[in-house]
Amino acid sequence: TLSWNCMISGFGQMGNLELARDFFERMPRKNLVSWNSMIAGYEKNGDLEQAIKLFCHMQLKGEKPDRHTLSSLLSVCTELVDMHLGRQIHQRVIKIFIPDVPLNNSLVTMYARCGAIIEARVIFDDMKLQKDVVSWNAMIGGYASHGFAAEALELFGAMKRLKVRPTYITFISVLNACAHAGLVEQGRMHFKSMVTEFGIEPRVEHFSSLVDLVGRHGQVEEAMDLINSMPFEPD
RNA sequence: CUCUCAGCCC
Repeated sequence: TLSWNCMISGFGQMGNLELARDFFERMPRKNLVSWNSMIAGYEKNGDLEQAIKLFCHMQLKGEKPDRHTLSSLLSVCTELVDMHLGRQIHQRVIKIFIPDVPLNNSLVTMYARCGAIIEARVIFDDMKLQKDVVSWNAMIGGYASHGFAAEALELFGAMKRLKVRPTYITFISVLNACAHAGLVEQGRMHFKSMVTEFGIEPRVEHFSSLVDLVGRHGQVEEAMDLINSMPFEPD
């Protein structure tokens, strides 16, 4: 069963769902990991309906979803922006589990993506000291993508005060927030601090945010200089 | 053996 499961998750990650499903169907004895691997494979490759179908199917077979199952399902809800299903999964998380950080992070992401930014924040705050950098990124990204630049930047400040080290993903959201709000000066500052203070290599996403920001605010020459200074081809 | 955060277009 162990090696069958490896096959399923391996082919699932490669995107070969037909083959993964083939192994899944043929294996003599499935366990919870088999179901989880197959569901995760569908979710990762965007076959969200199949993921939900299999989730229902496993329960009919008497399998009890665990944190891996529910994590995949929350990702499905996030991608579908389906808060109705998301709430149902949330209820099952509450019923089944002792607090789990990745699962709470998924809940934050799901609610944020569905526009329920307050709900996301409640989960986030309830995590207290358990919050990790992913939790911060999820919440900051949620604010940023809904145009709440002030909240995103305030949270970013709080994060740094608590000595949580930002990642390149944090800065993608921070720069997007600045771009959204037209905060040219702050955007430049954060970009610089990303490199000098945190030693993070700027990626194409960072450059495009900053180019967008300064370019839209009349600093066309600076935008061109930025493009020319990029270590990769412009988009 | 499963694994959470940005990354379609606008």
